[in-house]
Parts: sequence; C-alpha cells; structure tokens
Amino acid sequence: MSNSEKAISDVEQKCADRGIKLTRRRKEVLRTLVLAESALSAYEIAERCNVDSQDPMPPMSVYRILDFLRDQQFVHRLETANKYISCSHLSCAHDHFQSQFLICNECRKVEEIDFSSEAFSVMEKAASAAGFSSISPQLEVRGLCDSCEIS
Amino acid sequence: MSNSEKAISDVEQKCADRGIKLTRRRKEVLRTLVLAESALSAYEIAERCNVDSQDPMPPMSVYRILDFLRDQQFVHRLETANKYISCSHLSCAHDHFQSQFLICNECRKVEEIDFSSEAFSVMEKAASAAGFSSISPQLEVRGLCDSCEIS
DNA sequence: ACCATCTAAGATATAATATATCTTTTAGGC
DNA sequence: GCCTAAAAGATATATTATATCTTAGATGGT
Repeated sequence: MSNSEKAISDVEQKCADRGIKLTRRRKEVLRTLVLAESALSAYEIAERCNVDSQDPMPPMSVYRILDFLRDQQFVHRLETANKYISCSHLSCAHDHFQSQFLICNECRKVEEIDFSSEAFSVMEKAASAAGFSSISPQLEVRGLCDSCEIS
Repeated sequence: MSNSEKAISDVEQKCADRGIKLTRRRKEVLRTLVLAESALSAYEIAERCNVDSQDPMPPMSVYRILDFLRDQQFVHRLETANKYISCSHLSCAHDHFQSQFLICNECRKVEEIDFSSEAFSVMEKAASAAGFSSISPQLEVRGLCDSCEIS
C-alpha cells in the first residue's frame, strides 16, 4: 500500500475510534490533499476532485468538509497563504497540538516541523513581556527551501 | 502636536530624504492607519477615508497606496489577518527590518514587538535543520492579550 | 420494515479581499 | 507653456469565504 493510501486508511481508523464518519466526499477531499505536492486552495481542491469524476464536488462542499477535517486535525489551514494542507502526522498515534510550517516563497513547498519546546518557550517569554499569553502553537515561517536558495 | 501628527510629519520628512512624495492621498491612507485602534482591511481604510470627505477614496486606490507605503516600510500587512497596520517605528531614525506581531484572537489588538536575536536564531536553527534558509523576519503570533485573558 | 431524527451534502446567493488594465489628471523639469 | 513621468481614477474581474435554505442519506427505535 502506498504511503498515501496508508495515511487515508489510518485516518479511517481514527474516525472509527472517534465515532465519526469519513464519508466518500470527505475521503475525496482528504485524498486530494494527501496526494497534493503543495498546499491547495479550496477551489483548487474542488477542481482536482472533479478531474475524472462524475458527480462534481462543489467548492462550498469543500469548505464544509475542510472544517470537519480541520476540527479533527487531519488538515491544517495555512493562514498566511489561504491554503490547506494535509497534516503530516496522519499515521501517528500521538496527538500533536503543535504545527509549525516552513513555507518556501519561491516554489511554495511547505514543511511541517516541530519546533523544540525551547524555541517555543523563547517565543512565549517574548509574548508575555508584551502582555500576551495563550500563544497559539501554529506558526508560519517564510523563507527559501534549499533548492530555491541555490538557484 | 499629537503623536499621530508627529508620526505623519516624520514620515513626510523621511519621504523628502528619500526623494519620494507623500501625496495627499497617501497621507490620507497613512493617517487613517496611524489613527486606527486596530488593523484594518483595505476596504475599511477606504470607508474611513470617506467619512467627512468629498472626493471619495476608491478601494483600488487604497491598494495601490498600500503597496507604496509597504515598500517604504511605513505600513505592514498582517498576512494571517489580511489587514494592514501602520508601522510602530514611524518616528525612529534607524531601519528596522524585523517585525513580529502579537495578535489577540479576542479583541484583535496587535502589538509589534522585537524578538530577541536569540529567539530569532533559535527559529533559524530549526528552519535550517528542515532545509530552509533566508527566513523572513516577519512573524505573526496569535494568542490573547492580558485583558482578554482575564475575562 | 417503517418512520422519526439527525447529519451530510447540494444549491444558490452574496460578501470580502485582491489583481489587472486602461484612461485621465497632476506635478515637475525644461 | 509644453512634455514627460508618476499618481490617481475607473472599470472589470478573479479569488477566497460565509450564510442559508433545501434535499438526500444514514441511524436507531418500535
């Protein structure tokens, strides 16, 4: 089984465990994101679902389904890009509340990484000094990936 | 002179130094942002310019003017909010290439702060381990400001 | 198996944010 | 005053997103 199909069946299992349904439509959206080489907009997801498919996926359904998948942490929204990406931990057993993204400004490649807790606490300290707390663990950092840096 | 008017006249001076023009329209947009209690969308800026003004400011002009003001670092775009905010260093003599924002998820208050270079290098290290470099110094961190945290 | 109920999906309208492009006006240099 | 370049105006349209109402499908109780 491919990594992608494994991820999807792992999600299916998690849904069963949680007593929720990974319907055909939800699976279509999830699969599209798992197979995508980059983050996609909701309308791009709809388009891709509609290649080789009778029964078109309306963009509005994509939004509804993305809400569901995001609630379940199967999908993340990149706030700085207005795009969506599948979680890179679909097959992990543990919960992961952190999600830090590195986004290449050139080729739009996205890496989901885990900052050290040290890095996070440095941020929390800076925030707290400015009167902020309950800092969200989602962080989006833009830069250049190695291949784009060279060229 | 109020702080706001001082900021605007300092910008005027900087423009003169740089050989560029802070036109009446540009000043209107800048003043709106300097006076704003929070970040504003381009359309909100246009609306506010149009209160008590003959000669309406079209939203499309706001976008053009925002491009100019952002090029000059007088204004920043909050990528996670699709809104614009005046730079908090309008009256500073030094350049400031860093801009980190703390955004309150509750009341939308925004603080522009300077992370320590230590904090930044921790981030750079994590990024570099994942194959990213040339990390942008703009960072948007969401959380709760002190007053919203209490309530 | 039938119906009641609840959830998901479909359909439609419209809001909010943003870009592209072409024309007109304005400001400055000569 | 005239020419040029920059700024502003005007218009069309693309992109992202929310709201709402209706229909279909799955689930559970009897």
